[in-house]
Amino acid sequence: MPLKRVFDRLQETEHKVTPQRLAILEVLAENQGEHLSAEQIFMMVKRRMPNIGMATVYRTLELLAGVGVLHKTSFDEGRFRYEFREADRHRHHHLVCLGCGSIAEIEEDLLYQLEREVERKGFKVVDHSLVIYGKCVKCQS
Amino acid sequence: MPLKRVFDRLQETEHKVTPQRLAILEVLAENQGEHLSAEQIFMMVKRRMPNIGMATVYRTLELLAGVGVLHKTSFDEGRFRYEFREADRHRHHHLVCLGCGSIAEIEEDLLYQLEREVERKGFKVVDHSLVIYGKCVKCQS
DNA sequence: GTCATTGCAAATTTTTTGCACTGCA
DNA sequence: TGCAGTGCAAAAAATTTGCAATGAC
Repeated sequence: MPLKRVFDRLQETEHKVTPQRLAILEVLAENQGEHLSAEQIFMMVKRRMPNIGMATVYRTLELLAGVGVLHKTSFDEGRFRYEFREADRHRHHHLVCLGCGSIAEIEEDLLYQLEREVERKGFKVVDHSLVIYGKCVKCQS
Repeated sequence: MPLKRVFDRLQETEHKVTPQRLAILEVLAENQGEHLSAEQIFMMVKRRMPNIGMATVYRTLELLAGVGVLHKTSFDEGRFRYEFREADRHRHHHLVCLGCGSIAEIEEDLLYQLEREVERKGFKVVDHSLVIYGKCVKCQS
């Protein structure tokens, strides 16, 4: 999602684009595909804005997730990771390597059939999260 | 997984079946399909064994997950939930209701195609976790 | 006796909250 | 001036760890 669209979304929901929010969004934008944790985001933002507080980072991430700009996902490590949400589609899937902990993405969806099945049973699907655990190419030696 | 098989698994891995571990396993067995959190398990075990400590519960759950008896899953609520692992197959999928928080299970797998695709790219699949978020039948009014 | 396991309390880690303060509309 | 937003410090929630005591073989 381009930052411009994020600003619009914040306006729509009556929130301001403050320097702190902007800095956090920039860090996220510069690290697309990195699946950063709040702690990582905090440290990176702190470099360009040394006075920012951890609470602001958490509040901002919560806000951005709340208005649909970010995804907040747990990869079963006891902490959340954040990334931009695709505008219209469901979130993509993740490959988590049990060896090195790397997180890759896959774009294939292929869950239509399964979701059709679920909806047929009366569950209204909003989103999904698929995490595949295994060994990445490097860790298979 | 029948408890008998769990005991075998503990023996194989050189761990004892202590009264505490047994009590925790019983609670889990009596609440199949409930996706209990550590806190919930602790409270239920405490009823039949008032002296048990929270740390023992956490250590036991960690142990059982480590030897493959339990699944430790995050449903993005900031805490883990535990359930028995199916013997051979991957874990089943979950439907989390964004209205009431209920967690249902679905047995369909239907991820073979996607996993084949992933493996074709060199990632060795060990397990997966699919959580579908939406509205359950009750919460759609 | 040995050694895995336990209970307790303290510590850690992650996230949230209270509150006074700031700064733009 | 009003009020959303912020920084800081304290609190809360979830989990882990240190350590002395226990108890099964």
